[in-house]
Amino acid sequence: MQSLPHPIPDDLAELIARRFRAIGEPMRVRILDLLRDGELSVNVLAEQLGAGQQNVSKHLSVLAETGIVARRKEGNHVYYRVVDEGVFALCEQVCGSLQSQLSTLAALVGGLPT
Amino acid sequence: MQSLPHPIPDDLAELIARRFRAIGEPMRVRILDLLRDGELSVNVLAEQLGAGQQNVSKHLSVLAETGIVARRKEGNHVYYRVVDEGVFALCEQVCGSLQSQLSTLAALVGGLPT
DNA sequence: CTACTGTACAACTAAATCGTTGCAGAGAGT
DNA sequence: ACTCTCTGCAACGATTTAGTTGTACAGTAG
Repeated sequence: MQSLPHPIPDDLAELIARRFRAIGEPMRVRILDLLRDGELSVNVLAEQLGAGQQNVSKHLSVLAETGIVARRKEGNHVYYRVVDEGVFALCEQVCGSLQSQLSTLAALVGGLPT
Repeated sequence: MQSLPHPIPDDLAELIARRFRAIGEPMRVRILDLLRDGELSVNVLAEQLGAGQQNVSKHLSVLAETGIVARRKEGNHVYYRVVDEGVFALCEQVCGSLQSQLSTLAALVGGLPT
């Protein structure tokens, strides 16, 4: 079913970690969220994020190098889109974990002895 | 279906990024892999990883703070186990993405024009 | 051709992070 | 009580990374 070899070879661990690190940045998470509806140009992204163009461009480079997004140049603008749809599944999975953690905590607070 | 609000609030982006960053480290990926079969003590982990005990302990702290693993103390040893089984799903998802990337590249190489 | 817009690259500063070293505390055995 | 093992905390140096600033290049408009 799952093809993960069991002592994970170091190279694979490195690859996996690299991908997680690519998403492990608030700005990049927000970029991916904005790209959920479709491709956007750098300046629109920067505007919506309230961040500098160069900064956004750099983050997009990181995501592009990892193969999560792709660029398409048209005239004066460059449009980025998500090519690895799996990232959305990742985010939802993480949100699920966060929610169960929170509900566990909530249950603890609710069930406090006097 | 998916409960992600659409402009993601900054706080949530921060939380999601934090979790990804927690797994975005080769050593921690390997630790999680070793913990797949069940709980292990710090010294056993350090031994299997070929890393220093303090180093492993620190990485375990990061994973514990994020709520991915939990500690259980028994006598002289401390055993760690994975409490958020979702991380395995995350890793498999990432591996799937890596594989499709590789196969795409392989297809490109194979389809090279003379 | 010149001016303007949109984007990426390079250099710099500041901050976060990894790994190591040294030390302190807890538990088990003699 | 003394010692040994296992573990976590604090501090240090070295590497990495984020964000800003300046600049260069491509495409568009006048």
